[in-house]
Amino acid sequence: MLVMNLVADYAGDQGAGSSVFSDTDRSPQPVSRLRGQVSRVAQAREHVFFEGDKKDQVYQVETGVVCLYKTLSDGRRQILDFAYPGDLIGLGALDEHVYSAQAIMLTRLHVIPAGRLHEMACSDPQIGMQLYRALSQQLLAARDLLVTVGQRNATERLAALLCALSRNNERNGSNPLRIALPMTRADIADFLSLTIETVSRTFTKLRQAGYIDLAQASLVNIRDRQALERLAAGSAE
Amino acid sequence: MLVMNLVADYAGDQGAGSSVFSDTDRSPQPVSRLRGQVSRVAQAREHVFFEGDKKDQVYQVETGVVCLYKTLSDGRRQILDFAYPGDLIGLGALDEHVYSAQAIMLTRLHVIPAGRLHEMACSDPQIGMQLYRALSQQLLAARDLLVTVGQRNATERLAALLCALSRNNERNGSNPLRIALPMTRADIADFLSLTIETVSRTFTKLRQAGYIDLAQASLVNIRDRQALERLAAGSAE
DNA sequence: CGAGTCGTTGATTCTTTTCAAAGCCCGTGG
DNA sequence: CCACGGGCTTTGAAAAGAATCAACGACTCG
Repeated sequence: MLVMNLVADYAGDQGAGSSVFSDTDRSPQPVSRLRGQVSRVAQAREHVFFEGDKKDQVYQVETGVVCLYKTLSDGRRQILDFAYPGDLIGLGALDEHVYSAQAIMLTRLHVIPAGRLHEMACSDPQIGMQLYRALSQQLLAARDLLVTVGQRNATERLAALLCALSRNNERNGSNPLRIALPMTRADIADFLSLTIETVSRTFTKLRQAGYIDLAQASLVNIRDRQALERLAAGSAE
Repeated sequence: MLVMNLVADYAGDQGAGSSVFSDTDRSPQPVSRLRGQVSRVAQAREHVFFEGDKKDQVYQVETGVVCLYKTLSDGRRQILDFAYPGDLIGLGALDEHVYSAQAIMLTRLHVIPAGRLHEMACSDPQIGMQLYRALSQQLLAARDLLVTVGQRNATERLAALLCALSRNNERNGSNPLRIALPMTRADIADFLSLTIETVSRTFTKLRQAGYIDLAQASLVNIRDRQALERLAAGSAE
């Protein structure tokens, strides 16, 4: 799923829409019938599209990770979400992209022509419903992130991110205690609305508290998941 | 529309989904065919539903204003949006409400049975499409608010809110320079992720700068709209 | 008229940002 | 193979913005 269900545990939801990683085969590919044969590869840091671009295609991440973001005129950037394998990018009713999408590592994408998507959605209510579910999932994620950014402090935000990634690993069949961070500190900062320095300091703080372990900057071992979850939930520091 | 397109000017969008106020008659009611005959009245501060409630109905605001919010376990509250006449409340794929909805003034709502909505969406792609558009509009609004809360300072946030309300007035046929604020300072604070005091101080600041005029606490006259828009856009204080 | 809620203002504190510098990792090239 | 360079990360010290604590004022409703 788009990375963030930062708040509640939506573990119980039906894996609707774009929420199932495509590299697990325990669930049907939601939009398999929508995929064109066409694939596209984006290098690390290469853009898939920019805000304002004409929306001719939407994409589904096959492998890799894509970050979705908006910028203010003076350059401030807010990352809206990270799209992992299986996630749909570019959904929405407008004919222009309303955010930019940049691969943060080597990424392979399925390309879905927007026109064809629209046709199929109109003719086949099943498809329409799947898109609706995917969109509603993304809305949920956006609002969860809003709560996190709006109401939680730095420690709680980072804890929430780690918990979300851990949960995604779990769902994905990976080790929930071993979190890979393909994104840089700057990406994390712009996602959680903090600075690079605060993110770094907060990692250090969590490490010193014994909650995590940083093998490398991009590889987190969770040592006390409950503590992280308590932090993320916001019950005292 | 749900109040917030805090960032860009989506003035050019097609008034999709729930975005047209129902008390203007210059546009067709998007979901007119969905409305049950049933109406419901909510008193000021009365809840329409709570997060976690079974979703039997969705609602469309007829008159009044409803605030949608989530809370953390310790009571911190993030308002996700304010729903104005015409807006649909409770859309989404899950069968439980994922946020709480509280009327902030005397409000009349159309009640739409969730089951029937689902049926109609499946049988009639037109309806499905309208719901899709409404949802995508809400996603846009949520992400815009995220950018605002995540990247802007107090002054910019409040300016963005006033600009958004002004734009809505414009679309609605009301005076875009005369902004009614049905919500309290606490509501504004929880919407913009500030404290009551900061909101109040920021109003004062905007007033002293000559950008606005506060006839009453709940009635803003905009005196320099360009200045507000510049602030909201984030081009220097 | 009084109680209570809501809004404003002031003083202080605190978290995070900003500014600055050093360390680390990794790939490149000598 | 190791030195060098550059980007990313970490850490420290100072500054700033918003939160907190506190009190007062205004408006509303019994």
